[in-house]
Parts: sequence; C-alpha cells; structure tokens
Amino acid sequence: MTDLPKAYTPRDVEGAIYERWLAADVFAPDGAGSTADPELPPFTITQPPPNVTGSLHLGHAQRTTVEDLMTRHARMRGHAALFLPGLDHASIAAQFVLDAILAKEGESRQSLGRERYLERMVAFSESTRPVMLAQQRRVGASADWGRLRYTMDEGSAKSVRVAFARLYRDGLAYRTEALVNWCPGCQTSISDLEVVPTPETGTLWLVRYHLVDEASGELDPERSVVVATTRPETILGDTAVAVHPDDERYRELVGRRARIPFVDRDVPIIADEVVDRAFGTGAVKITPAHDQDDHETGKRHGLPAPTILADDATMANTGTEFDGLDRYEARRRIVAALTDRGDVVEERVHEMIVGRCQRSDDVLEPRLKTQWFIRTEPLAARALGATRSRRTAILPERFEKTWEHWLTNIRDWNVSRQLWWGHRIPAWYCPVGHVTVTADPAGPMACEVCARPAGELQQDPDIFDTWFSSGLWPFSTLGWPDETPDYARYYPTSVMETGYDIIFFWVARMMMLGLHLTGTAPFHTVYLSGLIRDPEGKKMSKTKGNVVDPLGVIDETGADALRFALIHGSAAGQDQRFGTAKLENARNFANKLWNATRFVAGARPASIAADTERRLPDTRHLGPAERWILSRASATVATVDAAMADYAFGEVTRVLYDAIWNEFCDWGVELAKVRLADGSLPDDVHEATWWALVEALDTYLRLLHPVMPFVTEALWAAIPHRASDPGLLIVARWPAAVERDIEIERQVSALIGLVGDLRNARTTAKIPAGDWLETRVHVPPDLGATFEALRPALERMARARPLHRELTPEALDATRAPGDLTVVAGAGDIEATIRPAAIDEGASALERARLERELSEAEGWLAAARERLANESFMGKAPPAVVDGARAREAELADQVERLRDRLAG
RNA sequence: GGGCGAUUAGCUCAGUUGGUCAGAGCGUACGGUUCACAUCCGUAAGGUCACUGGUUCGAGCCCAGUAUCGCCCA
Repeated sequence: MTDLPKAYTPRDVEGAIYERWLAADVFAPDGAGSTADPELPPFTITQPPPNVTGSLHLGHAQRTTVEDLMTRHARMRGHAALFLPGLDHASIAAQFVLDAILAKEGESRQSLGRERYLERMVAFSESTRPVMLAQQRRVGASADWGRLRYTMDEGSAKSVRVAFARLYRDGLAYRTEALVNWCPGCQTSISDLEVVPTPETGTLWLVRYHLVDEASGELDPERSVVVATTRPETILGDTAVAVHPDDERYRELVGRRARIPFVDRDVPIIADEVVDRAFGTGAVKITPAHDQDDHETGKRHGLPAPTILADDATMANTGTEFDGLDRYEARRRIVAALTDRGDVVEERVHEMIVGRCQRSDDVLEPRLKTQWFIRTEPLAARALGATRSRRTAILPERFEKTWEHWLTNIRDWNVSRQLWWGHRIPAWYCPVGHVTVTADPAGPMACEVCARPAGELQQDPDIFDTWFSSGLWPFSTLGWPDETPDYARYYPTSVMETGYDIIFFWVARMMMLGLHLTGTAPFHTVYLSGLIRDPEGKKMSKTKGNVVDPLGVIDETGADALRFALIHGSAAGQDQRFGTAKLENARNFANKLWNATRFVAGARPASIAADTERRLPDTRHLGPAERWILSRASATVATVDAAMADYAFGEVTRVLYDAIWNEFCDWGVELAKVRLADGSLPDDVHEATWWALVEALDTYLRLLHPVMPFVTEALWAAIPHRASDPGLLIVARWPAAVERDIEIERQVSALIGLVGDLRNARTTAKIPAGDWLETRVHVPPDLGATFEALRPALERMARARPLHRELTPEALDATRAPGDLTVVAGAGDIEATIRPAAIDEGASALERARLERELSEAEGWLAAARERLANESFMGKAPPAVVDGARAREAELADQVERLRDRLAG
C-alpha cells in the first residue's frame, strides 16, 4: 500500500491503534480477541500501582514500557497474558498533596475534620484518576482495564482486614508502646524506611549538671558533671546521666545523683557500655522518651521516661516556663538560661545526622506511642528462603546481596499511622483495654476477652501504612482472600517489575506477606529497573524542576520513540540519563521502519493482487540476497529470543535496530530493489523476491512489536497476512527461528564487504560519488555464482559499470593499468580494481597511502596471529576450535598481506 | 563504619558464561537532488577499555589493591 504518508506521524496513528486494540478486546487474557493457547501457563504482571493523586513521570513510562513489553511478548508467544493495572491511594503522599491544596484555600485537615477531609480526598482522587489512566494508555500499556484495581477499593479493604486478622491470630501483629519516628508536620508516625538520615551542621553544647549532696539533699557546691548534648531542650526529659563503666574520669561519680536544671529532678549517674568515651565529655544525658539509644538505656536501668513534647513538637508537661514553646525556641531559651547560670561550658560546631521525614522533610521526633507492629523476623526468614532457593529470582543478581542484608537485619514494622486517608486498623478496644481484631467489616460483636458488647468497644483511630495494602497487591488484586477463578489461574504472578528504590518498601513486604498469607512466593522473578535521571545525571524531581512529562514527549516524538529510547542502551538496575538525543534516534528509527515498509508495500509486483493472502516465497526463485535476508531474519529471531530470556531488553532493541537498519534496509531492500526493477526477469522471480522481503519485514515487525507497538501494528496492516494470522499484530504469533543458511550468509556478507571496500577506495581517491567507473573483480570460484546472481545489484551499489569478473588473480593483474585503484577484500581472496576516469597524481598518492595503511594494519594482525601460533602453551592448552580459528585467521591475513604487497610493489 | 555500583571514542552508554568485541547512537570531517526515508545515503577519523599488581596459553570481562564519582544501609 502506497497510501502511507512519506513521514511517520505518530499522532495520526497511535490513538486509532489503541482504540482498535480496545475494540478488539485483546488486552484481557480471556478477552474476545485473545488468541491465547489454553495449554500454555498464563503470564501475569501486576502493575506497581502509581499514586492516584500524582501524574505520570518518565519513571512510570519506563516501568510501564518494561512491563508492557514483557506482557506483549508473552501474549504473542501464546500465553494468556495478564497485565493487571491499578492505582494506589498513597495515604501519606496523597494527604501531603491534598494538604497543600487545602492550605491555599485557607483550610486544613483540622478545619475540615475527618469526614469532610476524606470526602474531599475521594473527590480529589476521582479527578486525578482518569488523567493517570489516560496517560498510561498513551504510553501504550496493554493492560486489562476491566480488571483495574485500587488499593482503596472494597477488594483491597477486605484483603487488608483479613490479612491483618490472620497476622494477629498468628502472633505476627502486636500492639505495644514503643519509640516511633514521629513527624510533627504530618502528625503521624512513620516507619524506619521513611526516615531520611540527613547530614547537618549543628551545635554540641557541653552543659554542667550539678551533683546533689546525698546527705543534705542540697546541691553539692564542689561537684558537677559536664554532659554533651545536641538537643538541650530534651534536658527537661532527662532521667539519668550516663558514663562508660571503664571511664576512670567518672568512676567515683557513678551512683551519685545530679540535678536536672529547670525541672529540678535528681537523677542517677549510671554506668553503661553504650556510652562512647570519646564523644563530648564522655558523659551524656539520658532522655528515654526522646532518643532511641536513651530509650534502650532507660529500659536497661529501669528509668522513667517522661514525654516532654506534644504531637506538634512544642514542649509539654514539663511544668516549666518552656511549656508551649516550639522545640527550637525552647532550645534557644534553655541555652540562654543555662548560659546565664554559667552552666554552658562550651559550644562546639558539630556535624551530625538528623532524621527527616521522607514526605515533609520535617525533623523527626522519636516519641513513645502505642502502635501496631508486624513481627518481621519469621516473615523475613521465609522471604530469604524463597530467594535463596531461587523460587524467586532477583534481577540484576547483585541486588540479592542488598536483599539479604536488609532482611537479615530487619526490624519490626510499625504499621500504625495517625492519618485519615487509608484503611482503618480493624482493632477494637474495650474500656479496660482488651483488644479484639476482626476481619468482619461490621466490627466485632463483643470484646473477645471480656465479652463487653460492641457498643462499648472503640475502634483504633489509626490507619495502616500505605505499604501494608501495597504488600498484598499481587494477590489482593486477583481476589484473595477468596478463592476466585482469577486467583486460581493467575497467582502466583510471573514477574514483578519495579524500581530498585522500593525493594524494601514494597518488594520485601509483598514477599513476606505473600509467603505467609498465600503460602507461595507472589512472583518468580523480580526485575528491578534503574532510575531515569536528567541529562546531568540528577534524580528527576518536581522540586528540582527537571521532571519530564511523558505526554509532552509522546506528543512530539510518539509513544514508540519514547518506549524505544527508554529501553535502548539500558540495563537492569542501571540508572540512565535521559536526553533528547536518544529520543531523536528512536524517532528516526520508527521513521526508518515506516519508510522501509512503505517501500515494500509499494514494491508489490503487479502480478500479485493487493489483497492477496500471504504466501511464502518460492525458494526456487530466490536469489542470494533474498536467501541472505531470510537467514539473517531468522538469526535475529534467535538472538532476540536469547535476549528476552535474559531480560536483556536493551540488547533486544540493539539487535533489532541493527538488523532492521543495517541489514534489512541497507542491504536487504537495496539488493532486492534491483531485482524488482529488472524487467528482464520473469514474474516468478519478482514475486519470490517480494515475498521474501515481506517475510523478513513481517518477522521484524513481530519482533519489534513489544517495544514499539503502535508503529508496528500500523505497518503490519500494510502487508499481506497469512490465513492463520489474526487481524491484529498484538495477538499475532511470535516468530520462530528457522534454520539459517550459513553458507549464503558468508557469501553475501563477503560481497557486501567488497562493496564497502570499493566505496572506501573511491572516496579515498576523491572520486565523485555518482561516477560510474569500470571495475574488475576477482572472487574465489565458490563465490562466482553468487557474484553473478548479484551482479546488477553490485554494479549499482558500488557504482561499478562496466563490471567485469576476472576468473583468476593473474587475469585481473593482466588488465591492470596505471592509476587503477586496488581493493583487497574478504578474507584476502577477493581483489578488485577501479579505473578512474582520468589519472590524477593526487588521487594516486591518496590511494597509495590507503593501501599502505591497510598493509601495515594487516601486517600487525598477521604478526600477532603468528606469534600466537608459535606459542607452545597456546597450541597445547587452547581448545582445538580456537586453534583452528587462529590458523584460518593467519592464512587469511597472510593472503591479504601478500596481495597488498604485490599491489604496492606493482 | 558496612555494602553496592560506575569509571570503555568528544558526549551518552552497550559489551550474557575470559578466545577479532574493542562496539552503537549522538557529535565531528568530507562527499551526496541514487525513483522508501534529508527523521536520509556514502566514507572516515577518534579509545593503553581509570590505575597498579595477579591468575591464565589468552583479560574490557576473573582476583587483590588504589583513585575518583554516585547510591544504599547503619
């Protein structure tokens, strides 16, 4: 069909193609248009659900592309391929976004109240949701939209309740008072993973605490101890001073008491090995309610742990003038007051690490709270078992080390969040504090300990960490805890593709929860993508303003170009910089393919009807070029298959780019052109030639479809199909590698090499590209027939006319005239001469220099080859195949060197 | 403090089990109105594969160490 426009315009094609896929119902593995083989196992990917309130960025586009290409590949191979899409309610992240919007309206979480806030959230997410889904369609995701899930839908809610109830029953969920990471900005606790350790330059204050005279109970005027602290405001919560037990400086102080300023609390001086003698003065204050280490120390020594901060990080319950002050204001005033008293001994600049909130960047406060935790140790052990036994593989493999380390040092997971947007924890408390956990959405009938009626019970106000529902994703989306048909058929899933940055947040949790709740690892392969960075290598982020909107890119260069660019030259787990050069290259490639197809479609011999059914080329009428391209196409199938099996998607695109551009377009099409245009050949030959091109092109379109689905689908429609083909490429069968014709590949590639060498010689001698020059060639006898068959094409490709074939090297020599350009090609056994239109001294010199350069290069290789063959160790120890190869190479080089020397001498 | 990654052509990066693998794209230079494509075609130049040592007949690839940059964990 020649009605394809001259340049590929993705905009004119993509939307319509996606609509056709939707209309044909081919995304669902059990859709009306599915061609899945029921005998084959299904292939399942559950999409990492993007945050519902966000918008897609390049990272999403990259992941969608990888997931989609695996899905499309599996689908074409006949598997029932399920790409299950979804959205995440994103609890804290969504609240953060909404809170910012509310703030602009002069409202806040508090001003709205829980109910209205949640209504607002639902409305907001409903406004962003269709945008996000549309974005994914633009990228080309062949996801089963009919199975779209949401972490806040009833299915997810049910699985959350059931999962938690099971964990509780199994002793893996417990409620306790513990020191948690509190974000004063978000007003919630967060998990250890959400803490961002941030280096900061702070101050280390050395503060004098006066000792108490045990006899009088008054301050001992003689004795004091100087403690070092970076947080003077927590002095108000001190319940001890600690020194190292072996520290001679303080040995005699241990057991005495010191008076805490402002609160006038007398606290013991204790000895504990946790103290670092080299830090500060070697004596530290202990604030068990506001520091992780101090909390542990306090527990060991039975110290009280008064909380002195409110949820908003103002001072509270100290009974001092500082109550009600912000923590930093309190710090300033306390330092000032201590200075006035003369008790600030020293201030030092101090480099330290401060924990900040991943979401709001607020400095976190360790706070004592009663919360729910998941006991992770037994779960982690099973997760490790799954990867160690290779029931689940992690790619790239090096992440297994990270995985091992984290899971073997894992800490219990705090799942309580003092937020509103999310799944409410299904735990109820009776007035005396008994706990009842139930999966029943209506709540418990009564306290399961004391049987107090439901009316007296109160549900936990907290919600779950958003990652809790995410952790159930691979099975909650398929119907778990119910034994649904989907769950039976598609679980466990096949591949979990995601960014390596959430391996702990998400992958580990899915693994742990999946193994415990479903008894099986939720996926057999974890494919970790690298991160997309900006051209300078910086992480893309909204605050940096370097985020690229994929829709803009798609509008400009097309979804296929974006997808190709994201895959090409990438490797699993490896970050990539993303710039316009890659995109342009990908766009050009799509255009190249478009035009190649345009040529093939337009080159259909008149003897073949436009709507004809696909035929295999008649092998009797195939020329070497056609046999060559068919063989190369088959080789490409094999290489792509191998790369796909290795999840080496960058290799897939590399191989296809090379095959399509440098083999099919540059030579397959160019060589065929001559034959197709040769009116002296019979129709049978034209037809076979054309069918060969169609066959090869069809193979490439199929192979490329997973990466570039739109353009391949569009182009596939422009070439004849087989009777067995479905109407759409997306559900057509993946090609099978057939036996290659190695001999024809060798011969044609030698002649292609000859053309290149002839062009090189002409260019070096500054011969105008368009000049037709008399050219003589000698090829070894076994290449003779192929040479003759390709002669017209070779003439054209090398601008060699007339083109004579000499039967012996001597015959070629005999025709040589002064000024002739000489070419030694192939394995040194092909020679050619080009006769310029006029003898040009300058050109001759250039020509001679070229030959000399070639000779010295060949001599160098030859010397190396001979050295190798002379090496007894090599001859003795290298495998015979390698030795044979080296011998053949040596012979070739010797031949080449000899001929080049002859030419230069003659 | 522990771990991981990167270091290959001017730039951005491929290189699966060690045996012509020294590659691609972009860029550069020169030349092209070849009837699919200037989003193109042809030709070319450019690299001691970070450094040092080791294993091996043979190392970009394996081992040890060093340097620089980056990331993760504590």
